[in-house]
Amino acid sequence: MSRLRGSVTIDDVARHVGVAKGTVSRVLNNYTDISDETRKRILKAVKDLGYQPSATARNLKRGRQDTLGIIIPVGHGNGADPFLSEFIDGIARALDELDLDLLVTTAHSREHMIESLERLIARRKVDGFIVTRTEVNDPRIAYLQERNFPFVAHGRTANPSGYAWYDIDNEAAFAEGVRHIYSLGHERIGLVGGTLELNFARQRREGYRQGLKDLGVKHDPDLETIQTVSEKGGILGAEELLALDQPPTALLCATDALAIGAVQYCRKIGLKAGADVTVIGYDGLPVGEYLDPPLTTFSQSAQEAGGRVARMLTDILDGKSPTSLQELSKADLIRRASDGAPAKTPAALATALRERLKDQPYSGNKGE
Amino acid sequence: MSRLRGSVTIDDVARHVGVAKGTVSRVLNNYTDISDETRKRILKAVKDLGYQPSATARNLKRGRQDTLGIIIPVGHGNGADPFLSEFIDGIARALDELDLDLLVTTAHSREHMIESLERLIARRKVDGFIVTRTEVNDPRIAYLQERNFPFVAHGRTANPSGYAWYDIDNEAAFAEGVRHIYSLGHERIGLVGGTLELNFARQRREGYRQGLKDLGVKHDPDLETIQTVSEKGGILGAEELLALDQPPTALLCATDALAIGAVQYCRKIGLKAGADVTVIGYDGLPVGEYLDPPLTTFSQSAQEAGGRVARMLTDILDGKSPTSLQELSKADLIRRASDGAPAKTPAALATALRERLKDQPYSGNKGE
DNA sequence: CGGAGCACCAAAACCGATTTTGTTGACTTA
DNA sequence: TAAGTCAACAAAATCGGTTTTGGTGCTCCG
Repeated sequence: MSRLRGSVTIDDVARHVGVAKGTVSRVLNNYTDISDETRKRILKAVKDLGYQPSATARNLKRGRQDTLGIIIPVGHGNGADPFLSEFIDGIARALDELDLDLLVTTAHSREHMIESLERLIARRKVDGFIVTRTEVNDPRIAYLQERNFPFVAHGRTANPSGYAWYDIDNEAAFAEGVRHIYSLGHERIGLVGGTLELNFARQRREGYRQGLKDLGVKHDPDLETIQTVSEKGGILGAEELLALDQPPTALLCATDALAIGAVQYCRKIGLKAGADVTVIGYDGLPVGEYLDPPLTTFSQSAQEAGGRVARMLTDILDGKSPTSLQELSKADLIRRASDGAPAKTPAALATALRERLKDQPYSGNKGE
Repeated sequence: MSRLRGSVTIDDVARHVGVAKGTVSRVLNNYTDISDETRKRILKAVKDLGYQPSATARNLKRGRQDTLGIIIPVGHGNGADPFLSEFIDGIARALDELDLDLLVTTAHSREHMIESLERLIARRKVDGFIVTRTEVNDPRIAYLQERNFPFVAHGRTANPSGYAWYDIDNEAAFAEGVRHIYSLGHERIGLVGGTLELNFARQRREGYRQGLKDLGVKHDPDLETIQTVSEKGGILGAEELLALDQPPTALLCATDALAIGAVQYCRKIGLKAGADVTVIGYDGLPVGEYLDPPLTTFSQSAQEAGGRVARMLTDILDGKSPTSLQELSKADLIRRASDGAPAKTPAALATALRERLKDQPYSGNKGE
C-alpha cells in the first residue's frame, strides 16, 4: 500500500475529493473562505490517504526551511565538547515543540566555520543559526551581521549590541566564586583560565579579578594561568600554579574540563581536592557528580540554555527585533565536595609539595 | 551589494549571460553538449555573481535532500548520552566531506521516535536514517524496513539480516573481558548489565557467560544484575552485587556510565577500585581517563563508528544493497587503572564489607 | 430590475531548480 | 541537391506545494 517514492501529493488529495489543489492547500492552511462541508471532505481525504505536505515544495514557495542550523567546533580527534551535546539536546527538545528541525554541522577551524555558514546560507538550507562558544571578536557573528542573516548567539562578544544573545553573567559568577572560596578561609586563590579569544573566558577572568578587588585582596598576576579549555589544559594549569613559591590553596577553573584536569593533577602529586586544595569548575556537567571528589561547580543548565536560545531564534524569525532579545542569566553555585577550608597555609603547602615532587616528579598523565 | 532574500538565482545568471536557464543548469551539472566558449562564459558569470543553486529547488526536482537524519533518544532531564555526542561528531565529519548535512532530532520515548521518523519521511526532509542504540526488537528498524526507507543501524537486532548495520563484536569483547579479569586472579566475576531491550546489553551478557564457560568457571546467576544504563544504575548494581554473601571481586560493566557509578559506590563504602575491586567499563569515553582511578574500558571509537555508518548510508543511497553492508568491528581493551589482582578473597571481602556497612550504611549518592 | 457584494472555489502563476523536447544552422552523404 | 546527422542551445514541462487572479451563482438593495 505504501509505496515509497510515490508518496501521496496534494494532487492526489485534490483529485480524490474532486476539487482544485489550491483548495486543499487553503484548507490545510486555515483559510476561511472554504465551506464547512468541503473542508470536512478534504480533511477526511487527507487523513484517509495519509497525506503530509512535502517540506521541500512548501519551502520553495515560502522561502523558509523550518530548519535551524548550528555549527559545532571540534578539535582534532579530542572528542566532542560535553557541554555542547547537552546544549544541542536542549535545542532539539525546544524545536520539537515548535515543529522545526536542527541541522548540525561540525567545523574544525575558524575558516571552515565561515565556509559552512556560507554554504548553508547560499543553498538556503536553514532559516537561522545558533552560534556557540562566542569569541571576543567573533568572525561568525561579524559575517552573519553583515549578511543580515538571522541568528542568536549563546554568549556575547566584545561589542554585544545589535544582535540577539543569551548569556550567563560570567563576571558575577566568578566574583561569587572568589567570595565563596575566600569565605572558606583561602587567601591565595588561583585562576585556571581559558584562552582569551573565548569571550566567556575573558569575562570569568574579569569576574575573578573583580571578586578579589571587592574583598580587598591584592591581585597577584602569578596566580592566573591561561590554558586551552580541556582536561589537559587543567593539568598544565594546576601544575604551573602549584609550582609557585607561594602556591594557591584554591583553584577556580574556567570550565569543568579544566577543573577535572586540575583535580587529576592534584591527585597525581598526592593532594586531595576538597581537602588539601579547593578546586571549583564551571558548567555543571552531569559527570562532575561522579568524580572523586564530586566537583563543586557553577551550573548553567546547558539544556535550558539550548531551549531558550532556540526560542529566541524563532522569535526573530517571526519578526521580533534581535536587539530586544538579549538575556542575561545567572549561574548557580553547586556545592559538592571539591571545595573546603584550606588545610595548610600556602607556605606549608609549598614545602609539602616540594617534598612530594622530589619523590615522584610528574610526567604526563599515563597510568603508572 | 549582498541583499539577503534577493539571493541570486539561476535566472539571474542566465539573463546575465544571455542564455536559457536550462543551459546554465547543464553547465553546472557537467553535461557535454555545451560549447567550450559558452561554458566558460557561464562559469565566469556564476563566479562573478556568486551564484549557488538553491538546495530546496534542486531537491524538489531531484527528489533528494542531501540530508541524513538521526534521532537520538533522551531521558527526562538526565542529560545527553556522552557516547552519542561523539558518535554524532564522527558522522558530521564524514558528511562534511560528502557534502551532505545531518538533521538531528531528539525523542523521549519509543512512540515519539516512530512519530519523528514518520514526520521526517512524510515531509521528505531526509534521504535516510542512522539508527542508534538498537534494541533486540527494534520498532524503528521494523518501521523503516516496512516502509523500505534507507537506513543504517549502529548495532544489530535479534534478526540482523535484511538491513545494513555496523556493530562491535560485543560477545567477543566481553568474553575477552572475563578472560582478562580471570587472568588477574579473580574467580568471582560480576556483571553489571544493561536492560535487555538493548541489543548490545544482551550480547555483552552473552559474551560474559560464554567467557566464563570457556574458562570452565561455573556461572552463578547471582553475579548478574541488570540496571538502566546510567551512573545511577551502576551504583545500584554494585550495591546489589557487593551485598552478596560471596561478593564478586570484579565487576564487568556493560557501559562506562555504569562503571562510573560502580566505582563511585565502591568509593562510598571505602573500597578502592583497581585495588580492592576491579571495575571495567565499555565505551572508551574520554572522560574515563580523568577519573580516579582512570577507567579500564573497551574502546570502540564512537567517532570512527559515526563516520563509518555515514559512509555506509551514502553507499546505500548510491544504490548499493543494504545486505552487502554489514560490518562487525572489534573493541579493544584499554587498560588503565581500575583493574588489578584481587586483594582479598570473596569471603574476606564480604566480612570487610559487613564491617564497613555497619558504620556507614549507604544512603543515596548525595554528598555528606 | 440592474448592479453591487459575497461566499466559494477553479484555474493559473509562481518558487528555482532539473530534465525533456524542439529548433536552428552547418555539415555530411548518397 | 535533397535528406539525414549532429552540435548547441532555446523553450517548455516538471517537481509539489502556496498564492493570486478570476469566475460563478446567489442574495441584497435602492
